[in-house]
Amino acid sequence: MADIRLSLIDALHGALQSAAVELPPGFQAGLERPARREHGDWSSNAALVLAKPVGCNPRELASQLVSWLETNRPTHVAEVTVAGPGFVNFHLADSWLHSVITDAVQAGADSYGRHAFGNGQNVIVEFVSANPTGPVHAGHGRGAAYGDAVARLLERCGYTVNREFYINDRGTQMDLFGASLTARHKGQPVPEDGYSGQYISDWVQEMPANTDARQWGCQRALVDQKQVLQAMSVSFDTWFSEQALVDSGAIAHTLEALKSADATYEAQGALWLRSSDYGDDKDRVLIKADGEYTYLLPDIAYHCDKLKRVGPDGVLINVWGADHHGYIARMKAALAALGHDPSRLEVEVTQLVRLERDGVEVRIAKRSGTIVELRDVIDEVGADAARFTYLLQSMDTAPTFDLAKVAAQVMENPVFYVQMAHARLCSIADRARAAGVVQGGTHQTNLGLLTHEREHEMIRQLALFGEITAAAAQERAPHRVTAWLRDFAGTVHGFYHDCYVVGSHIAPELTQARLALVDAGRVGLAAGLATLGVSAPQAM
RNA sequence: GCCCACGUAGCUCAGGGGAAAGAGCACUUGCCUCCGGAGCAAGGGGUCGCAGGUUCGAAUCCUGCCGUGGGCGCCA
Repeated sequence: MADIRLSLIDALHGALQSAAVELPPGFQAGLERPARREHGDWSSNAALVLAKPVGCNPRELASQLVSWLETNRPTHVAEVTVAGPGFVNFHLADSWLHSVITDAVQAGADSYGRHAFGNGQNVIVEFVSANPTGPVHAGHGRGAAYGDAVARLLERCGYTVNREFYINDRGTQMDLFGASLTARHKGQPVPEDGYSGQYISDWVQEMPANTDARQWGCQRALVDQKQVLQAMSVSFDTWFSEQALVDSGAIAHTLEALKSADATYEAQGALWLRSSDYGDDKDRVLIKADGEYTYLLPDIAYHCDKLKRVGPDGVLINVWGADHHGYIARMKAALAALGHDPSRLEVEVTQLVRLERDGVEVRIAKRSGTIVELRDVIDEVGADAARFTYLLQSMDTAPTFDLAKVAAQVMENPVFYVQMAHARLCSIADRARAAGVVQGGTHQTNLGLLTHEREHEMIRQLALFGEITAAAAQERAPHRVTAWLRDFAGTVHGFYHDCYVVGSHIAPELTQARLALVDAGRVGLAAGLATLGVSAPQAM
């Protein structure tokens, strides 16, 4: 699929050369989409940017560029104009619109919007990593939807992705969890700071009498977590056990490496990491005075292990909640102290979801009784709506979901609007088949019959998809796809409303052309939904 | 006090150096002989938190302030 932008940029550079403009070092002609239709399909600010260094009037320079471009038009360019303070605007011909349809139909939903720039680079995306001390809650759902969508986007852009879940199956929290199960099993009150949720009482009923409560509880929690995540179509390639890492001797190994890098010291009976030498606010304890590891030490060993597994050219992406933000500096400091390039660890921080029920905040407290389980959210609104809703907005915003409203507003959820657009296009194709229409290939179809403004809008919107997937992957921002889907679904509904495809009053050639557009639209919607992990139903 | 994110329409949010500020919901008003009305169209509604600065150009970048959320453990 030829990228129209590349040919336009080439043409711009050609025009600049012919105008004998000396380009500042590193100059790249900028190309953007104008907000207004009359400003064409693509617009360049090159004349505005260069006017000052070159020392000439921006409009004059733009005129020079335009006159060259008008006599040397790249493929699909119908007209080049000067506008405003000195923009160079490209207006594309209908032939370009037709190529958009052909590209989409030929690619199909699996391949459409794919890119190769990932170049097979290894990426480990670690997300959720909820403690195995209970069910995943509604807050984890956002990280689950986000991490999986980022992974899907990276895959679509040519990266080799591994989804990983880190299991904190040892340490203080696990001891407390085990003690809580044991106490509840004997009908005793749970220890102070123990776990007291309803699920503890429920699980204890299944627990055999003479078993290691800690270990049994961990397995019980993992089974529960996997099941719920699976219900949301989130699955992991690797479930990485902290206990297994500790058992392998990796901690001692990491400790030795830190010591020989002179990155540790002893004070007040504890062993400290000189993290402040590597950009952290203060030094951090690795081994407490009582001899126990802090959370940090195994986690450093874990990240070293991940770096080894991802290979020298690979990168790590961690999805952390905002409550772990303060942790980034010390982890990067530790990696730097060990001689790793800290930029190989990328931490995506997601702001925390706030939950309300009828306007009253519900705290998601780990050990208190008021847990809103992810399972309940999925049961209430369905996996598709849950995922789409979690990905509706940027991870930098802290959304408030009112559970009562989420349940009540299912029909208003944008996911249905988007899925409905897909189902409608499918129903048109079904209807055509039922009416005995035999669809020809796009190359034998006269796409020039697509002259309705609705049709053109839909094609232009579809043409953005490739840029959207690339940007969404690079910015780790799946909500860009969500936003595009809503916009595109809007143009599809408009087309559906105004442009009948099958019927006695529609010329057979027009039916053919519109069916091609219908196919292209289905590809775009299905591909977009696929990158979010949301289904594209044929009928609703 | 320090660190991070956010503050855009009544509400939920896109946009994140370019030309006249965008969507959904809500509200008002039209549109079903016709591919699914879970739809389409039109309308009202904005000092883009405040104040400076950088720039040919700022909602967008920088600084300060105000407000909101999160963090600042020998918890994880």
